[in-house]
Parts: sequence; C-alpha cells; structure tokens
Amino acid sequence: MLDIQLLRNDLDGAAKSLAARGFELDAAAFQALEQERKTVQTRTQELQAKRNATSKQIGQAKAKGEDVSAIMAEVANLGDELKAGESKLEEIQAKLQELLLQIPNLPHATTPAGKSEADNVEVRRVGTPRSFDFLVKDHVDVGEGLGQLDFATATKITGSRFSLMKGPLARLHRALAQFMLDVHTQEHGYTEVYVPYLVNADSMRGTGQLPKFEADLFSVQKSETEKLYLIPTAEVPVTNMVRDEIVPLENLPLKFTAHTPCFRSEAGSYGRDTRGMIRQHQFDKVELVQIVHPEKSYEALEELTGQAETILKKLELPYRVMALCSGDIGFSSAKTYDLEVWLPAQNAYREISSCSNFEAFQARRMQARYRNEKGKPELVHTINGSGLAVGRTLVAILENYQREDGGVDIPAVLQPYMGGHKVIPAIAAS
RNA sequence: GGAGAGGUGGCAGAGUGGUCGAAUGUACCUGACUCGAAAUCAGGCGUAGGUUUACUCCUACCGUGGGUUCGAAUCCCACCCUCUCCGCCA
Repeated sequence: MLDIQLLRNDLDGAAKSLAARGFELDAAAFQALEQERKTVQTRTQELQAKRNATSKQIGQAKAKGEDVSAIMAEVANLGDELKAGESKLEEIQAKLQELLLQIPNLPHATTPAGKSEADNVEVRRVGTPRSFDFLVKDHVDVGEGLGQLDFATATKITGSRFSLMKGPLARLHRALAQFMLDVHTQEHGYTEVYVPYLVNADSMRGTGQLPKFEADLFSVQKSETEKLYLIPTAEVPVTNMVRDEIVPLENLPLKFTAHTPCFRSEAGSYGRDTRGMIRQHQFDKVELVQIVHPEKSYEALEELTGQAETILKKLELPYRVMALCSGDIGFSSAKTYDLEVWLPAQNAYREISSCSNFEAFQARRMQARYRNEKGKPELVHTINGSGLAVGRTLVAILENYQREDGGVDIPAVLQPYMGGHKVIPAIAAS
C-alpha cells in the first residue's frame, strides 16, 4: 500500500511513476473522494466536539444537582446528523482504503523502464552451459525414464499440475531442501522457521495477495464466516510474523528462512508450461525473508540475491540474473531480480528465484514497524527471495546432470545428503 | 468438544455510566545533584487522523463488531483470542 500522504502531496508524480509499470491511476476519482472526505470529516468532527462538550456540561450540572433539561434539549436533535455524518465518513474511508489497496508499489529509480518480460535487463551471467554429445532429454523424459517421476498417478489422485516422485528422485528433492536450509542457516545467518501453511485473510492482505489476487489462491472454509488460504509462498506467513509488531532497532535486520510447500491456483496461466513440473499447483520452496531498516533495504536486496545465487553456484548450475523492468515486477515490489537457471532441453534460461525489495509497501499494510533512533515507530522495509524453488531446481539438475545411459549424476554438494551416492542409476535394460 | 477465568498504554496493573486517553508502578528521555555512575528529586513520555504560517485546538482508539444512552473502558448482545481444568488425539 502506498502512503496516502504521497498521493495527497504529489498525485501527478505518483501517477507518472505508476504509468511506468502499466498502471493507470484514477487521479480524478481519488481527488473527488479526498475532497468529500475532508468536508464530511471536518463537519462530523465539529458535531462530535459539540456533543462531547455538551455531554460534559450535563455531567457537571447533574453533579451540582442543577436542572439539565434545557441542555438536554439542545443536544437532542444533534444525534441524527451526527450519526449520518459518521456513517458517511466511514463509507468514504472504506472507499479510499479500497482504492489504495488496488494500487501497486512504485518502481524504484534503478528498476529499468519497460513494458514486458522482453524489456528485462540481464545483469550478469554465471557458468557455462554444458555441451552434450548425445540427444538431450527434458526432465520429464529423464524422470519418467528412471521410473521415479509419475504424473499419471498424481493426476489420478488429485488432478493436473500435481506431481509424484518415488525412490532416489524423491530423496533428491528432499536433499535439495535440506541443503538449501543448511547453507542459509550456517553460512548466511538466517534463522530457520517452521510456519503455518494455512493463513488468514489479514496475512494475505499484509503481503499484498489480497484483495486483488484471490483467484490465484486456494482456500478452505474454516467456518461459515471465515476462510483460510493455502500459502502461495512462505513469504506470506514469514513476513507476517512482524505484522502489528514494533521491532526494537537493535534486532534489525531479522533474517528468516523456511522450507514450505506452496500452493498456487494460477488460474490465468493455463496453457503455459503444461508439460512437466515447471508450473505446478503444489511445489516446495526454500524462502529467504529479511526485515530491515529502511536505509539498508537495497543493500539487503543485493545481499539476499547473492545468497540465492550461492545455491546455484554450489550446485554448479549455469544461470543469469535479470533486473525486471517496471512493467514486469510484481504488484508489491519496487525492485526485483530474477535468477534464471539454464535448462538445456528448452535451450533457455528459466526463472528459478525471484528476489524483491518491497520497501514499506507490505510494512504499511501490515503495520510492521521498528523503533527508530529517536524512539518513534517507523515502518520497516521487507525483502524476500526464493533460495530456491526446490521443484525447479530438481528439474535443472535432471536436465543439466543427465547421462547418456539415462541416469543422473548427483551434484557433489548433494552427495552427503544422498547417502554418499554419486549417481541415480538408470534402470537396467531388460 | 465441555466447564471456568480473563483480554486496558513498551511491560505490569487500577478503573461506582459523567472533569478517563485513562491512577499507580516499571521501563525510557531530559534536567538537577555527582569527578563519573548508582540512588534521589523535578519534568516529559501512546497511536492514527484533521486543523493552523505557527502556537494551538479538535476527533478517533481500553480484544473485534453491533446495541442502549445526552454521555460507554464501565451496561447489553455476538464474535475472536489467551489461560486453567476435563475429554479426544499425532
């Protein structure tokens, strides 16, 4: 959520900045609402002041045993207008709030201008794609060839866009998550957290998924009046740890990492990546979240992005870092780097991590604050990134480490997590 | 799931329907005392919004939402949460 003061003080500037990300701000509607708010609020508060003063008089007069019927009569007809004013004001405030919740974050000055994915800027490229002297298979053929990746059964159990793994492949998936958590906790100073996978609407609103993106979420009915949502990313429960909190200055930055399943309905994405486990309704991810001092957030974004990259480096997977352009960054983000891993079967780099600085956008929605140097509460900045998406990392390993015989080599750093094995052997030909 | 108790400022904790945004303690800030610190003394110290060039003034907030009333932290209703005991359970 943007600071309403910003819109009051520099509406044109905000509109211009939002236009860069393809959002058209209805400035006239905002101004009209603001104007009305001012009038109604001033009038209502005047009436409230009058009522309070008169009521106080009645109390004082009664204490002295005086007759109060004259003053009572004076205030009697105040009630209706006051009530009308109060409900009108409430209505306007709700409309303003709703409008505000629909507005995305302003792109940071260093976010490249652009309209779509095509305008994203490559920042760096690390590692060299391996050259194969045999015909490369994609991860589906590799996994099914091993007899350890089974979409048909997953579809029977649940439906499309779910996957089922068996044996060494399932273990490799687990190994990846363990490995990532170990690196982030032991080398990068993150505290591992275990969090709920079902969250309430306040949490979803806090990080920006609601009210605008309800269609992308799975939900369950908790009671007749309350819904719970399946998390689309650990960002939601982890960042909301500080919702309505005031963090002591000396505790910043807070650095949390969590391994969770993620559930995404992605109603709009049907037809894309239908083959394989690139785009699933359920996938695992190790998430990195930092709660930081506002002056340190861009520094922290670079740090966090580097920490996600460390995983790819240790796994010896080639990748590149993209600075997303203003038209491609997410709703809540001011700046985003995507990490894209090399997938030989697609002959392309594909997103495997997204690292964003939300500045105070989420913090304002969450009322997540810290006590500043002067002791005043001030909004924190929130940063997060995937470190990494486990399913897609598994895809990258299957494709980049595949062998001509159908087996898959296990990256050196994962071998300790795989009982010392160096390879997932191909099924013996029968 | 059943029974009971309770939700008030950073924390602890008072609060007969009227001068209560709220006593008191504690923490914190400033000043005095001190070579310095501790102790002591004095003052300050919630959040959000509106108004004013400014000083100021005003409004809202005592778990949440409704209601009663000229007036609600206080009374009524519903809901949420926490704690204790019982039941069930990985």
